[in-house]
Amino acid sequence: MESTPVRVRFAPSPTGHLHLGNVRTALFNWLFARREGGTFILRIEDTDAERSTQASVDSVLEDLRWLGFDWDEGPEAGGSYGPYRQTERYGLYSRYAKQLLDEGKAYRCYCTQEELDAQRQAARDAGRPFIYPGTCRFLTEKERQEREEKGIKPALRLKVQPKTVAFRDIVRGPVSIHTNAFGDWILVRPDGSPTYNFAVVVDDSLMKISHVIRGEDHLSNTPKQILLYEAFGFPLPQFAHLSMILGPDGSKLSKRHGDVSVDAFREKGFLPQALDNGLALLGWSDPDGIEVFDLSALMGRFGLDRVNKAAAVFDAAKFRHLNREHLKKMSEEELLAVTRPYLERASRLPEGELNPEVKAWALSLAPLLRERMEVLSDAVSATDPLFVFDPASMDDEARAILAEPDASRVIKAFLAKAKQADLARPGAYRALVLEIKDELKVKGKALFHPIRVALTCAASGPELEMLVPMLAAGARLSLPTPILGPVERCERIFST
RNA sequence: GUCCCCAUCGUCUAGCCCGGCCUAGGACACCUGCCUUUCACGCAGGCGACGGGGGUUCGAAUCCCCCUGGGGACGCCA
Repeated sequence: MESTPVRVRFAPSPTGHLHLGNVRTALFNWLFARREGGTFILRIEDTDAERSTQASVDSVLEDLRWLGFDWDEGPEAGGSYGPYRQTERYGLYSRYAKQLLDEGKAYRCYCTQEELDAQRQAARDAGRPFIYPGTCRFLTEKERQEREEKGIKPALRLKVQPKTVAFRDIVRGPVSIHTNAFGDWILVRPDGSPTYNFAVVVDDSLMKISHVIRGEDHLSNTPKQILLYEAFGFPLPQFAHLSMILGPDGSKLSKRHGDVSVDAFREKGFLPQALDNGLALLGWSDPDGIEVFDLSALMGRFGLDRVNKAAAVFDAAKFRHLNREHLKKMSEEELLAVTRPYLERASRLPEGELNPEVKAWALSLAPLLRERMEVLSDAVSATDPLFVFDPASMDDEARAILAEPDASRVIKAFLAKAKQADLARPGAYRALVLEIKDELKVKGKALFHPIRVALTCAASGPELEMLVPMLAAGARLSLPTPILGPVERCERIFST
């Protein structure tokens, strides 16, 4: 429409870790800002003194950065509409509160929380919705004075006229709600702190927010806020309410569905680009049906016009699949970099700078990893065939293979030749097996199965032509968990 | 309970705004087959949906109404 510059904001409350629902909101805001060449603002809504912590602020910033979102204005970025923490904006709120009071658009309410709780309970028992009856709205000056003298600290309420508030939501279309669904709501608490709906409007207006993109759980707050915009004479932003992300049981995604914090997903080994990708697909779809994107590709295609109205159920399997897709696109170096923390923790790679031999060997693990990982933590099980060798825990299938008629002949022959050869050399293993085939006249399963079991204690696993060189080369390295070479493995099998 | 929002395969969705091209397309998951010394990967197939009822129309997944179902909000939380 007009040429108002696009300014959007993500406004988390720092009361814990960022969770997937919030992240989706952050993502859509960020994508929209970047796509439109607008400004992305981060604002910390820390008015809940009880639950807000600095540690949480830090983790939120860290999570956002990890996910690839940068903010143009906000904590650590500055900007000319600050401060960007609500607790630092209290002066602003009281100024605007006073304005409403002076203009007669708001009034002091002396009802105590206990009184209101009782009324709320009574209404509930009667099966009626509780709406503040406006008790204090028509207090005479004398009555007011009495309460002041009793030392009752008043809250500030907005005078709300009965009417229908209608607006057009970018994703939902026309929405209308009657004001008697909420009545005269509280702007400022007796202790002088602003309520959410009040602070949001003041902040969004002062920060010149053009599009308010947030979760659908805020849809019913919107009319309250619109009334305030009107009371102040502030221009209305455009609203876009994103549908909820649901858990498998169909209710709003929350801790009840397990740990859904970004943190937990990072820990499990999800890549930020996969998380961004999956979240984008929860409610948005590409016009050409493309499903695998990194952040910048997403940015090039995103639009609010293709956001779905229906709620979406979070499906971890789809996220794992996307993670795999992103893993497949990584170079050996990148793969090593992202899996290293997991391999180090499992004592499979040394910490710190890797010497050239170890580094080269670690890079050679890439094909093995790429083929057997969905999430980064799978790097450990993917490298089990290299690091774990335990004849005692062999399963029945493997034992049966060793009991085959030709098994020990084959292994014996393999062992003899392996001692003479350098199995770390590409092709050496293959040549060696071919020789055995000719000499012993054993082929196929009778040939390969015993060798596999002797080398890995398992009936199935990675291709031996790929595995054996890794084993042989790895055995020469000094690793936190030493690798047993092919020869040693065969010898162990015989000694058990 | 009241108000608001929503409703296509098990899940994410395309299609819906501008009815016919839809015997409803894709992806994930699942199943089968192929590839392979095995597993995994990969490849090829398969299973599988317009919640119900009324309209409107020559024609409805698409438009309207009702019902049902689901979700959200009803806080001096954000």
